[in-house]
Amino acid sequence: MAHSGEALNTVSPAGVMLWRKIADDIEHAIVRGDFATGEKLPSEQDIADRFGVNRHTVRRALAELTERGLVRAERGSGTYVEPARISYPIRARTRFSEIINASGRMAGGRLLASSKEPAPRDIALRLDLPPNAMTIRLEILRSANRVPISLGTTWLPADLAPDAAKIYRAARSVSRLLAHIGFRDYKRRDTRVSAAMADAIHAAKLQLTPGRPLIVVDSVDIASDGRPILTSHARFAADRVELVIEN
Amino acid sequence: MAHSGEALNTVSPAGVMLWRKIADDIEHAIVRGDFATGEKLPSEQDIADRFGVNRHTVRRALAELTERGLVRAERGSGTYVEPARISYPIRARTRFSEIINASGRMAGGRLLASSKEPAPRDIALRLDLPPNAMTIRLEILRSANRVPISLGTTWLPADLAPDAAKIYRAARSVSRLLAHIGFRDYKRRDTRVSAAMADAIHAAKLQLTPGRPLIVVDSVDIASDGRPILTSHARFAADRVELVIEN
DNA sequence: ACTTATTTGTTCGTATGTATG
DNA sequence: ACATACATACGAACAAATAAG
Repeated sequence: MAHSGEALNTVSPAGVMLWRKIADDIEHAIVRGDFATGEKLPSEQDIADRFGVNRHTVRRALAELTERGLVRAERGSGTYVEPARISYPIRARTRFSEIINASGRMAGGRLLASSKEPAPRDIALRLDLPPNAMTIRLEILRSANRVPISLGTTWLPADLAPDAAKIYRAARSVSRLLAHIGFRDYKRRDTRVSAAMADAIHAAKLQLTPGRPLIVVDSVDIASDGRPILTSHARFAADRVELVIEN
Repeated sequence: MAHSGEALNTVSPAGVMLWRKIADDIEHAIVRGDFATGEKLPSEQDIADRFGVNRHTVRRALAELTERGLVRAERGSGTYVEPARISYPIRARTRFSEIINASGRMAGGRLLASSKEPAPRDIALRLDLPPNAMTIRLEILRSANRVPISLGTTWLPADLAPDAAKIYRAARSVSRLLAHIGFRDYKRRDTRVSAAMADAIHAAKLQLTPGRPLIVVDSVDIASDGRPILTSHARFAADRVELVIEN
């Protein structure tokens, strides 16, 4: 609550969509920095009074901003400014650590589990392996500035790196793991994106409320000779990330 | 229930992850066509008996397939094979009708609402317009084979096509609308992807259960000279579509 | 309208094997 | 060697929704 006062005190000129004007003004106040991340907005009634409108109109405006992820309303408490979502570009060279570091945050990766096991049907297909070929499976929780971002399972052919888990633990990054076993210029072949709701287990690991939306990303990475060397199935907290595809 | 019988009757060889073997076998039976889309699988107890395992083990396998969207369980009724998700490629030339038609389905688009209004803050930014410049807003429900796929709002600068709604109604496609006003080779500049839950209103329009996941796609299209001519905010039913990004 | 059987969902308990310290 | 924790798998019972008569 650094400031307060006139932040939202703008006159409403035009004659179209009152709630939109108000939404725009609140958004402007937020991006301008009048309200810090996590800070509580004035109450709906306060805002309504300042604009000289009914509280319903303010609620319509806040609903717009809520849907766009700028604010979050807590019943009985207030409306809070949400942290800006991290832009996560999907490119041929997509590496978590680089992306997070480039955004000025600290990338983290924690190996939750690992195993050596025969490839499930779909994974064998993706990696272009014979059915039941052995793979290394790594389950990794990734974070930015200690905030969980994604929960992913990564598979790679076992013959490429039988001790992948150990290497990962030392390297603390999949790209460094791959570099260590000789793949320095691997690249993304394709990325498939869907969405799901967080169940209790995923929510706990990602420090989310169950039911919050997840972006589900399935990807295949290939070596320079085109051979698939890695595939992953990851769930991103949609509240904290947005994928960006540039053409 | 065209078939039945031996479809799931496979022996379990290896000694690793029983439920995974079963999941793989069921998946195989589905992709092989032993069970048609919408068809009911045998009951959990039936499957358990055939494999000679506990029902919990079958449930673990079905949970895997449920999460991957291959089947859907209905309490008291049964477990059903889900329709395959439509692959929706995100490329420089991304046009809904072409994509759906190329998949062998019939593309549909219904204009739910339209208006001429000053651009909201974020839309003005995307279209590189001065604040409050007039835009045409089109709200469109798109479908494939009569099944709702996405619910989107499209904005374009009003000076480009003051009668965009009328043209759309005749052309029944945004790409044909743009072609009609002289933009034949527009292309996608960027695409931002997030996720959300369907609220009651969106769910009703998309014929979904409220709470189901949506893929939220924000995009900007540019003319050949690089000028933004169209931006859209669309929600895709994640149960019915997956986005594909190829590199 | 009511009953009964079927089917998925949930919660106990038990046993076993495998890591971890 | 031992204790602890964890995941897999089995078993039994019951709740809740659905379908059938």
